[in-house]
Amino acid sequence: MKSPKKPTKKRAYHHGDLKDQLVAAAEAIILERGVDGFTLREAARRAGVSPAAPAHHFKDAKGLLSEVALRGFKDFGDALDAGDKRGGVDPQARLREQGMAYVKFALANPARFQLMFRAGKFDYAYPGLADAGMRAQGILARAVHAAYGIPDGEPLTPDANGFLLATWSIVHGFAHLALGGELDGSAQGKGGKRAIVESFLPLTLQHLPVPKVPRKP
Amino acid sequence: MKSPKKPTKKRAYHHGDLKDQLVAAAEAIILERGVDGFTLREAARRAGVSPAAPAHHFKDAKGLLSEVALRGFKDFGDALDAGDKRGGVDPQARLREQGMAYVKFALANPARFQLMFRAGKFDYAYPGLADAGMRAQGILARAVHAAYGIPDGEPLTPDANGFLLATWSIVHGFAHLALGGELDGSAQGKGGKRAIVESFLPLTLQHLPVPKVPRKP
DNA sequence: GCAAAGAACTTAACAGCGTCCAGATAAGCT
DNA sequence: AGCTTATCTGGACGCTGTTAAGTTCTTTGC
Repeated sequence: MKSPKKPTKKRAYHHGDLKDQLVAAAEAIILERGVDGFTLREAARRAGVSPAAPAHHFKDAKGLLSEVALRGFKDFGDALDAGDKRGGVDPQARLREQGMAYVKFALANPARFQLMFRAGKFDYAYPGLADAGMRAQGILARAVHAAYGIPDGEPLTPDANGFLLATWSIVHGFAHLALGGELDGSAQGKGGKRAIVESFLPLTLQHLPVPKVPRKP
Repeated sequence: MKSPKKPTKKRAYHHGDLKDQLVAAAEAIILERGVDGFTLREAARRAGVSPAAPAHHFKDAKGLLSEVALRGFKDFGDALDAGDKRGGVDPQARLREQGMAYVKFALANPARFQLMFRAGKFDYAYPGLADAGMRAQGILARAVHAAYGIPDGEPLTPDANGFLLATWSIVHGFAHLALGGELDGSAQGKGGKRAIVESFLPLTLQHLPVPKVPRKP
């Protein structure tokens, strides 16, 4: 559907690779001015093109942001996967490492993360986006399945579902509070932003929920 | 066109109570179109005044939203307080009830809640806002102090602080995920929105962290 | 009792935004 | 070569927040 002609010299069009440059510009703008500070015209300006040029690569402003979110979700999934593997065979360790990876990704990629969880700023129907989002969610779900000794295909028990939600909520909430600056007050005088991830985060994850059911129901 | 208003004791100026009507309009708009869908002009339009009229009551658009957030934080604090009292003398029960109140408020007041935790949409320096925000935070902190047997004035131990953050994160994260529609997938076929608060929430709060220190030495 | 003061509001304007449209330009295809 | 198609420009439209200057009405001072 794109250009299956000659991938050898793909850049030599008119401008080069405007699409990628627009994505890069968008991420930079969000980083500097926040998600709400993003404007399509500014992205075009930074790429050196007219305000109408992006329309040839993205349906509209939401389209560009959708592409940014998509790439974010892919990397996010990779980070969670890496954390999961780091946890080895112990479900508890897998969950802990995933939690660390979850929050660390959020703090290391504030622009993307804030966009990714801002429904309305992008189209969930953008090609590939729903898949990437569900993949990330599935990584956590699989670890919960393992923790409760439930085969991957089967549905979770109510309690296991509550456990999943609690775990998800705690890491998501922590990331959200940290990015929102809600924790800055407590972190003041204790090392600031660094203290949040190095001190507060481990201390918080120590209180991650524990599965209420041994491996055998 | 001139609607008969009830000025009661206050003077019925030109329009009446434009300030309150602007606040009401703002809340309605946020409810209908989301926080990002709010525009100052639309609020003025609904109040039946020109786009420049709000400037006489609020410094700018952020000023109006600050007033909305302020009223939200006040009610939020009241809700948390009520939950705390509902918990009686048992710190665990107090925390559980506060958690329920926290999420229920968010789901019952989605417009306000989403605004309240959207730094950048309002001025934190708006008169009374910081106080109202800290009051709400303090309610949770006091229950944690009680759970760990630490006098109210003294600082929390590192573990107690982690416990506070974990508790806050879990309810905040749940509210955020629920409002973002992130839970709709799982809730489908199980009762939708109602299932979230009636089924998922209690199940999740069952996994609230437990203080790692016995209350009395 | 009446004019001065000032609060509440309007009208008009400005710059910036997203998006649509008609044209220009350059690259690839036959 | 000619033709087609992708890419980008320039201008326009209606929307936004905010400011400046002018108008209408309420309150206050004398």
